[in-house]
Amino acid sequence: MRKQEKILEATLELVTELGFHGTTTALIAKKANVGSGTIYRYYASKEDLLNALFTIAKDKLKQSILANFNSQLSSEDAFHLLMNNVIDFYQSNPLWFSFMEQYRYSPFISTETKSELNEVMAPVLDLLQGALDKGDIKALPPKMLLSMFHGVIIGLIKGSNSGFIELDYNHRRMAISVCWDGIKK
Amino acid sequence: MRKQEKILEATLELVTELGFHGTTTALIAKKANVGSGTIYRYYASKEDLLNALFTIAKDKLKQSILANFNSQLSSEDAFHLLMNNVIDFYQSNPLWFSFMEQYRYSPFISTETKSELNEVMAPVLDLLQGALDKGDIKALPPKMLLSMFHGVIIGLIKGSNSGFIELDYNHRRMAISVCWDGIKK
Amino acid sequence: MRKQEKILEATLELVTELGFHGTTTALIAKKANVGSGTIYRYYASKEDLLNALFTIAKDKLKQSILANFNSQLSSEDAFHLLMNNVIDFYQSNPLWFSFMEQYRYSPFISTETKSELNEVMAPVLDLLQGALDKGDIKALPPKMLLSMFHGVIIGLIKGSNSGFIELDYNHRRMAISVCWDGIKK
Amino acid sequence: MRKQEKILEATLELVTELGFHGTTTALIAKKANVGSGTIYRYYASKEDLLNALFTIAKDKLKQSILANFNSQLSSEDAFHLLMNNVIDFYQSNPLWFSFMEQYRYSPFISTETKSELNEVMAPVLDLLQGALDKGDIKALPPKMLLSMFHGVIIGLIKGSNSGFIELDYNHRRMAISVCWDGIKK
DNA sequence: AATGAATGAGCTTTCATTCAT
DNA sequence: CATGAATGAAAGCTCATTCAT
Repeated sequence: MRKQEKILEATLELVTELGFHGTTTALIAKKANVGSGTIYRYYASKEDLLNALFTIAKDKLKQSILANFNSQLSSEDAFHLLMNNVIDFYQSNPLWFSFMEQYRYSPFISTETKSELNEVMAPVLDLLQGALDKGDIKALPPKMLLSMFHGVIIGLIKGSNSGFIELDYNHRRMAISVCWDGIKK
Repeated sequence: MRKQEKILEATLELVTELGFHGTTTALIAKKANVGSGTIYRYYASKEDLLNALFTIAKDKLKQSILANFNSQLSSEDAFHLLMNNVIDFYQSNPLWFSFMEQYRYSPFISTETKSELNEVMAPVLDLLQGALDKGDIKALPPKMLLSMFHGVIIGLIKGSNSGFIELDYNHRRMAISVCWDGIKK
Repeated sequence: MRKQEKILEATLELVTELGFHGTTTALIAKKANVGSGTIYRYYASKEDLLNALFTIAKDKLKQSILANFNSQLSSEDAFHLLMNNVIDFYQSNPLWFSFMEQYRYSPFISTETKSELNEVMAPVLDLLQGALDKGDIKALPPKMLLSMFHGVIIGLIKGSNSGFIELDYNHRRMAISVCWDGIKK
Repeated sequence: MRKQEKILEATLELVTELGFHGTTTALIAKKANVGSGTIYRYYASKEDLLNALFTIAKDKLKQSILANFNSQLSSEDAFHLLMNNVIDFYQSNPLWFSFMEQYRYSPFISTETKSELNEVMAPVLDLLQGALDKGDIKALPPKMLLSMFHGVIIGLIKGSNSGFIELDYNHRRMAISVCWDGIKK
C-alpha cells in the first residue's frame, strides 16, 4: 500500500477516535508506519491533510448518492432512493460520517472547503426542483427542503450511532416516508 | 459587570469565532479585561468553564422551549409552538447555537454533561408521545421522530446562518407544517 | 491566640508535610484562619516568614541545649548531657527538626540566616575546647569534632524517623558513648 | 557531545546552584544549548530527569565506595578504606554531593528512588556486621552505627564545603580514627 | 488592622513543522 | 524519497504579592 494511502487511513481512524485536536501528526505517522516528516512530502500541513481527506469523503458520498438512479423513476421513488443512498453511505461508513461531522464543526478548517458541502447534496436539490416543476410536491423553497432533509439524515444517523434509536431498513423506509408525506401534494 | 459574567461572555464569543481549541485562556482573559489567573478563581479549568457555559445554554433553551405553552392546545398547535420556540431561540441567539453545536462535537468535553442534551428536547418527546396516544399522528417511534425533527431544526438554522436559505416567520411556519404533515394521520 | 502565632504554627506544620515549595501562602492563610494578605502585615515575604520561623527554631534549640548544665560536671558527663539535650530536642520536636532540615537544603533561603546555624552548637564547641585544654580528649581540631558530632545527631534522628533504627534512651546513651570513646584520651 | 549528556550536565550544575525548584526546564535547555522540547525526548518529565540523574549519582558512588577493597584487609583497615572512599567521592564531586543532598530532602521526588539510598551504603553495613561477628568491635547495633557514620561523613563534607573546617588527607585520617576508636574493642 | 479578589509573570509540557542525514 | 531528532512558540495553569474595601 502506498504511503500516502496509509497516512490518509491512519488519519481517518485517529480523527474518529480522538478528534481533530487529539490527532497529532506523531500519532498519524506512528499508525501509518511512516516517519513524521513523510506526511509533509504529501501535504503542506496538517490542515491540508485534513482538507484532502474531507475532499475524498465528499467524493465518495457523491458517488454513492446516485447509485441505482435512473431518470425514469417517479419523484417519490427517486426521493426514496436518494435519501436511502445517503443514509446507507453514512451507516456503512461510520468513520467517514464521524470525520465529516467533526470537519463541519471545526474552525480549524478553511471555509472554502467547507462550503463545498452543499454541492454534494446537489442531486437531491435537483430532484426536489424537478418534482416541484412537475407539480408533484407543494410549492416550497427547495433549498429549505434540502436543509431540512439533510438535517433529518444527520439526526437519524446520530440517533442511531448513539444508541438512542434503532435504524434498520424498515425504520429508514418509515422515516423517508414521513419526509415525503410532508411535501407531497 | 461582575468578572465572572465577563469571562462567560468573552468565552461564548470566542468559541463561536475560534472554536474550543482556538479559544485560549489568554484570549478569554484579554477579551474579558481580566487577569488570566482570575478565570481560575471561578472555574477549576478551561474544561470546567466550558461545561458551565453549556449548562447555562441548556437552561436558557429549556426555559425558552415551553414559552406560551398550555396543555389545552391541540397536538398540532402544540407541535408548532414547541418547534417554533426552539427555532426562535436558536435564531435569536446565534452565539449560543454555535456554542452548543461546537460543544456536541468536542471530544474535549466530559460525556456526562453531553448526555444531558436529550433532556432539553424532552418536552417535544412528551408531546409526540401524547399525540401518538391520542391517535393524532401515525404509529411511528417517537424517539425516531424526535431525532428527525431535531435534525430539521439544526439543518434550518445552519442553512439560515450560512446564507444558504432564508428563514423568516413564514418559512418557519412552512417548514414546521411539512414536519406535521409528514406525521399527521 | 494572636494571628502572627497562628501563621507561624500553620507554616511549620505545612512545611513539614508539604515542603517549602508545596507550602503556598494560600494554604498557610487557610490553615491559620487568616486572610492571605494578613501574612504580609507581619512578614515582608514568604521567604521572610520562613527565615523568622527558622530563627525561632534556632532559639528553641539554643535554650534546650543547656538544660541541666552546670560547670561542675566532668567533661564526659557534660558531653553526654549536651549531646542528649540536642537529640532530645529533635526527637521531642519532630516538626521543628523536619523544618530545620528542609531549611538547610533550601537555596530558597538567604545564606545569612543559614550561616547562623553553627552558633547554635556553640556550647558543644566550647565544651570540646575546654576538654581539650584540660587534656581530657585527644588533640583534634574542635570544629572538626563539632561537624562530626552534629552529623552523628542528624544521622541518628533521620534513621529513627525513617524507621531504619530504634533510638530509645539506651541507644542514645550507647551512641554518645561511642562518640566519647572516639575522642577520649 | 550527545544532547542527553548535555542535559544531564546542565541539570546537575543548575540544581547545585539554584535547587530543584529554581532549576527550571527553560534554564536547563538554555544551559544545555538545546530546545526545551528536547528534554522531553529523553525524559518524560522534569521529575523523571531528576530521578535519572540521582540514579547516575548513586551508581557512581556505588562504584567508588569499593575502590581498592579486598577481603584480606583487617576490619580497621577496611573501615578506613570504605570511609575514605565515600569522603573522597563526595569531596572530589561536590556537584554530585550537593545534588544528592538536595534530592534527599525534596518532597518533589518519588519515595521509591529515595529509599534506594540505604543500599548505597550497604558495603559499610556489611563491614560493620562482619567486624561485629569477628569480635573486632563492641556489641552495638550495626544499623545505628551506619546512621552515625553516614552522618559523620555528611557533617564533615558540609563543614568543609562551607569553609567551617579544613578536610585534607590528614584530617580525614584523624576523623576516621575517631570513629574507629569509638567502636573498637 | 484585616481581608481575599485580582493579578500576571513564570512554570511545565505539547506538538506542528523543519532539516541534516 | 524517507526519516525522526530537534525545535520553540504557545498552551493551560499556579501562586506570591498587591490593594480597594
